[in-house]
Amino acid sequence: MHAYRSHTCADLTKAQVGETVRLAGWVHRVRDHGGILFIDLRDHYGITQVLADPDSPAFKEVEKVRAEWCIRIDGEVKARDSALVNPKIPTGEIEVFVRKLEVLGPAEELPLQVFGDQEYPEETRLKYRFLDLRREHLHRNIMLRSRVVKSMRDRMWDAGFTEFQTPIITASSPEGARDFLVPSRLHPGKFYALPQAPQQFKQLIMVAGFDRYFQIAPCFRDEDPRADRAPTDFYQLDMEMSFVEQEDVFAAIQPVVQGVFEEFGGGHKVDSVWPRISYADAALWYGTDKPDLRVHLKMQRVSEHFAGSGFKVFASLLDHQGTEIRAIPAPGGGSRAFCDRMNAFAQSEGLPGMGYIIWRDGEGGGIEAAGPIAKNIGPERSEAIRHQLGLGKGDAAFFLAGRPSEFERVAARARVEIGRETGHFEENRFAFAWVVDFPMYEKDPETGRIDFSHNPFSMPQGGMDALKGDPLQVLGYQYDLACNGYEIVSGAIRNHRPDVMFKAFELAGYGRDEVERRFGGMVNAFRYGAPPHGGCAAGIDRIVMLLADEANIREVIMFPMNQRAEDLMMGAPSEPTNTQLMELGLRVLPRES
RNA sequence: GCGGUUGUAGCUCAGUCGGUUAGAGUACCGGCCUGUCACGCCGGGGGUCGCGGGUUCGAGCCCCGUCAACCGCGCCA
Repeated sequence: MHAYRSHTCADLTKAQVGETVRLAGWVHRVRDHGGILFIDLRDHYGITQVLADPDSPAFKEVEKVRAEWCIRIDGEVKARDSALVNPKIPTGEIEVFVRKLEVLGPAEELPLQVFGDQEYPEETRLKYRFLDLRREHLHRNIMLRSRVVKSMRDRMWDAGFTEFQTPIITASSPEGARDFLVPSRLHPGKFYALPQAPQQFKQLIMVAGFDRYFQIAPCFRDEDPRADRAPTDFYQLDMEMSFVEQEDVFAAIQPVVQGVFEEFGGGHKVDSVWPRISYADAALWYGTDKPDLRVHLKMQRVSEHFAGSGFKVFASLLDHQGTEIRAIPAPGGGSRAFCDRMNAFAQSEGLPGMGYIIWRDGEGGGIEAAGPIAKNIGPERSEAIRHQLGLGKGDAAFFLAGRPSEFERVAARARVEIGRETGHFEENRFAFAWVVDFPMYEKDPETGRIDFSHNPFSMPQGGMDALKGDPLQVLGYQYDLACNGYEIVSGAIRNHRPDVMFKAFELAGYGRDEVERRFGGMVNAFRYGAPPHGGCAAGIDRIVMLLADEANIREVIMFPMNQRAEDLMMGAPSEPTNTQLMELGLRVLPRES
């Protein structure tokens, strides 16, 4: 017989009754009745009840085992009486009478219990991740992730893409986030960087003629984390294609993403028509470039109704350049308590407030606009607003005023909150949209400098000609896929023309020399017959997060960092030894305090 | 870097208006129990109330500072 097991803890059924079997696993639960003792034995596959009584030669040893000891037992499969069957587990019709016990790994008192669904502080869970991973919830999430990755890989191969690995230790690409640097021993004083994405490599793969590439790629960024953003490293389904336009990339990636959501989405509705929304419209309607389209409400501009009105706060605001008034309609939100709650929400997010109008029964059966704003602007303007927003009795509208860049973030969250609370929200749906036509450049409001707003490697719409006009009007062939309020795919048609690229960088204030120095490898390659190409990358962690219905990305990562980018289990980061520093020619400066 | 929330037994939490020896569940140790599947019953050990200072006759509770964790902002092409 095998040294550790003849079956897994999910294998045994009535068919094996009478057989002598060997099982190995963890002690999930002990129920000691004195004269008879039950253990739920658990492994990756399932749970089997094993038992012993004084007739067993192993009884005295079995009495000593505790939760989460790793053990091996030999015993006899017995059928349970019909009254004793446990319908909750697949092996519930049988049990194993223990005749021999070997303790493979005893356990000390546990910092967190594997049994049950007690919640534990994240610090404990991260330090003892190996225990947390034994628990059903995380175990299931990680298995889901594994299957999602396999499904993506299969779908990409089936679509004619081939998988290549690109370097992990490489050159810094200072255009994006902060790099993780790796000191070079052979070249003291010089550093490698970990790639923020395989961006330049995948473009070089296209220049090299491989046509359709993909990779399940780790990406490294030294930025502060968020609930939906892991610090240090995360995984993307990275892909690139030659001889394509934007719609070709969409047509290639949609079946993969949609297919994965259909396969693992737990029966939730998965949109099959993905609208294209311009960046400008997304900002106007939703206040964000990753809208949650499960909420149908759209913001609208209502500035004209306030210009010259009696509501001086808004009217005078409009005198300043770049300001406007937006309204979020709230059908069915016409209660004072609700409106005050939403206003308090806006204030808690740092805005002065979010004014509102409520429409209710008026005298003589008409509709009357209520609230301080309605009083100040008068019934005609209120009525015009109501018409524009298509609202009626029992409805409300919320108003945000100022520079859009300053209120849109809060407006976006308020829109979702209002939609949820008023029932204009579809639960159990994955709602997708391509956000397209991102501006290539933006102006820093403080310095007035023009810089890239997103990916500098994107092809500007209109090519070289477009770059000769106003930079702020130039749009890029660049796109994000939004799903339920998360950005899950991002990509672009690349700029494969060195002349156009130099011009594009010039507009952002980067000279030819600097471009050569920073991106010389790629630019040089474009001089030797670069094909038009484009692609995208899908965030695997976020996709699994959505599929597992988790709000925190750490719930779908096997060994995540904490909020301060520390690995509490492995003790990273840690101090190097003096020998290591010597070899690298480095000295650590004391921290200023 | 900034803001919010939290911090009491190994773990999850309660702790009233500032008032006697800081409690419960669970885990752990001991005893009893032959059909449980969150087994049950009895007993026991276990506390720097995050840390430091202050107010007070008296602080887990009030005040100041500080540390840590999480969430958000900045940041993230």
